[in-house]
Amino acid sequence: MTQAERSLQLTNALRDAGVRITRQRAALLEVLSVADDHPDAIELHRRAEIASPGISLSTVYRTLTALEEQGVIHRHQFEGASARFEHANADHHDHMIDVETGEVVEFCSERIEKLQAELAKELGYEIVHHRMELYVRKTQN
Amino acid sequence: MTQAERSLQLTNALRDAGVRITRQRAALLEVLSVADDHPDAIELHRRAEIASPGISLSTVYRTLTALEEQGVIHRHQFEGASARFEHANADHHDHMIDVETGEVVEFCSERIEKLQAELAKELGYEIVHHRMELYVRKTQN
DNA sequence: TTTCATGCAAACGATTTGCAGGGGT
DNA sequence: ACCCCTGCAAATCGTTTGCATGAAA
Repeated sequence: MTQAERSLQLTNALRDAGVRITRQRAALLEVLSVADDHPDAIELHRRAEIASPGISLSTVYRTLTALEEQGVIHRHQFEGASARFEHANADHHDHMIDVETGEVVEFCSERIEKLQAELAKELGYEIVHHRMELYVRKTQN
Repeated sequence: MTQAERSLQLTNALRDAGVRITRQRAALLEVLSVADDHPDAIELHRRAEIASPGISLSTVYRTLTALEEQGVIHRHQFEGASARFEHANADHHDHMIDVETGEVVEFCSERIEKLQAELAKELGYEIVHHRMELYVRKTQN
C-alpha cells in the first residue's frame, strides 16, 4: 500500500467516525505522518502553518485531542516538558529521552512487558496501559 | 534508631545544608514522614494546617521544591493528575496506579531494572533516572 | 442546510514569583 | 543582626473553552 493510499484510508476512517476533514486537519495529518520526531503542539502549529496559513493554536490543540481519541496519534507527557505527539501507526514502543538534548529514541522489550504483566497479576491487577521512560545520557568514549 | 532520632538527624542535615527549619517546614516534614500514601500539594497543605494553622499554599510548594532538591522527598507526575509526593527514605521502587481509584501501589523489579540498563547501553546511553508506571485495574473474581 | 469546525479572546488549573514584613540562626 | 522564609496577590504557562462565524457533509 502506498503512502497516498494509506492516507486516503485514514481520512475515510475518520470521516466515518464523524470527524470532518478540514483544510486545517488535513494539514496536521500530513505534518504528523511526515514527522519522524516527537513535536509538541507549538511545533506542530508552526509546521501546519505552511500548508494551512492562519491555522490557530486552539484548532491544533482541538485536532490533536480528536485524533488522540480516534487512536490516530499518541500523546506523551515527558518530564518537565509540554505534551509531545507522534503518529500511532508504528508498533508499541517505549521511549528514552536524552536529558541533554531532549531527543527521543524509541525502544521495545518483550521481556520487560511480560515481567510487568506478571508483576501486576501477582498483586491482583491487570494492566490497562503503562508508561516507561528512560532519561538517559550518551556514554563517554 | 527511633522515629524521633531519625527526624532529628534529618532536620540537622537540612540545617547543615542551609535549609532553615521553620514551624511550617517542621509541620510538612512531620506530615510527609507520617504519610503512607502519595498526597498532592493541596492535600499536604490541608494536613499541614493542623500543626501549622495559616500556612500558605505557596510555602507548601516552595518547601516541597526545597525538600526535593535536598533529596528528602520524591515528586511524581502521574497521568492527568497534579504532582504527588512521598518521603524518600524507602528503597527505590516504581508505581502501579489503579485507574479506578487513583490508589498507588509500590513495586520493584531487579530484573526489569537490569534489562533497562542493558537496553540503554546497547544504544550508547547510560540511564540518569527512569519512570515506570503501570496503570492498572483490579482483576475480576 | 444542518451540524460540526474555526478563530479569537478569555478562562483555566497547577505552580511560581515579586514584594514587604517576619522569624530562624 | 543578618538574610532566609513567609503570606499575599499577581504572574506564568500549557491547555481548554464560549461564542459568533464559516465551511464540510
